[in-house]
Amino acid sequence: MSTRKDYHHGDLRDALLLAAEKQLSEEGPAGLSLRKLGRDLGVTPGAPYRHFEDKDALLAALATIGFQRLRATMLKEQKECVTGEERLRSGGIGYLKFAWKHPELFRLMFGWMPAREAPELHESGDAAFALLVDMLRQCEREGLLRQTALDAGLLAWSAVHGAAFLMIDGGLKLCGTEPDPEIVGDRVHRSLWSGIARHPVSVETGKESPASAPA
Amino acid sequence: MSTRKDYHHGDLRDALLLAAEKQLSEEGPAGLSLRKLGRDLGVTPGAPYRHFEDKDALLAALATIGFQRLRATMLKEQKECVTGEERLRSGGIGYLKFAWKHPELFRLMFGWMPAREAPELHESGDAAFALLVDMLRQCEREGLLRQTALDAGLLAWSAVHGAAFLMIDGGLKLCGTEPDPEIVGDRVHRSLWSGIARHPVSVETGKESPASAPA
DNA sequence: TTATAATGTCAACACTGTTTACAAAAAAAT
DNA sequence: ATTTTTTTGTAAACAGTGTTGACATTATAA
Repeated sequence: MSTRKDYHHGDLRDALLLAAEKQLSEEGPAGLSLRKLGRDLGVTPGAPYRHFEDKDALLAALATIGFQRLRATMLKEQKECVTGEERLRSGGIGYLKFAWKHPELFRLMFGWMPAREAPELHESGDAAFALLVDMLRQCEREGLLRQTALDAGLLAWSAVHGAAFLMIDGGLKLCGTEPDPEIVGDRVHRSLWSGIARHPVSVETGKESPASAPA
Repeated sequence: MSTRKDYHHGDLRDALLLAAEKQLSEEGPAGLSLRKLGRDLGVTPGAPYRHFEDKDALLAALATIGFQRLRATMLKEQKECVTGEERLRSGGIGYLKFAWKHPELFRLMFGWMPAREAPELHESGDAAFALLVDMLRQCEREGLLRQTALDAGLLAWSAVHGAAFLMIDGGLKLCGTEPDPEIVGDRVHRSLWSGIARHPVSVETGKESPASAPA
């Protein structure tokens, strides 16, 4: 939207965010310096402080953008899905695609979320989660779940979130899986959907459900 | 073990690690400064460099200790378990307990693992994962799994790892769950074990398995 | 045109990680 | 026991950082 491309620099705030994201993805969070950002943009060290109260504020803004993009990626991925299960599967793959494409940003989002208050950060984070709950509510409406949407949501989010971290941290090599979002997402979805136990078990009692007891 | 309590300071290396962990847990990774550590221990800024090549090296050592403790916590938690399923459940709860008790250290462990090479870091990390695989192999031997140990391991680790992050980042409030390791672990285990789909589905084909099709 | 607010410069402060040359103490070698 | 060597810590310095305050400049509004 960028309603102001005037003033001294033109649009420093956005330029800072853009450069910051680039620097973050190229050199990690340690190599992200406000002074360096200013230098690259041809501006003095004090200038960024007219747009961000703090270095943390800059990072919080970056994380906020990240959450919005995460949500957008999930939405785009599930654009043509109809079934709740399809949406869940595709949404998860979108989640993994985002983490795989922006690993440092992803880590920033979940490593700083609690530190800074930053209301807009929490809003965008909650919005991303609301999308997941939506997907599961649809599954619930379609009678696909054997538990509540929130119960299933806990496992679904945990699984996809954990898989994302394992992917970007290289932990998947230990599982004998290619770190490809489509492949991992598909595998996680299938296991998640059907459970890992050979004989289905009642969620409430923990006992085998009689319907599928072996011969 | 601490075979050397002599020299100038006594045992600076261990003292540094101890103080670093305290500082990390109290003020987060941003407030962790080598100079401040030295100051607190009554030692000059250059001293730590006799024990750690780098600040990153100090952090890597810290993370290594973290992995060893993580493994120990899981082992302790499943000490009296016999069934593979019980071990899996308790191991997961141990994982969550560790993350809940040392959130900053936990984040450090999985936010720096890939950055620094640090062979000992990878060793300790792999050792922790090997424990999980062990648990699933036992499940496999007992005929409890409907898929390979590695397949199940991917989901199991993802789920517990993700749940840990959600706990320490406050994401669980959105799931309507208390952030208690035992409760979360139990819920995740049950969903994980039995799947979230109402009608069990073949892992290979994705079609409903005939054994439990509804009337 | 003038007043005002927004934006950027400049110079400084306190702090950090890190290196270098040096001193002291402990361990090893004689 | 004395000398040599290695380990450990000190001292002083360098470059770089986040951050602040007083000032200049420019765009916006009156």
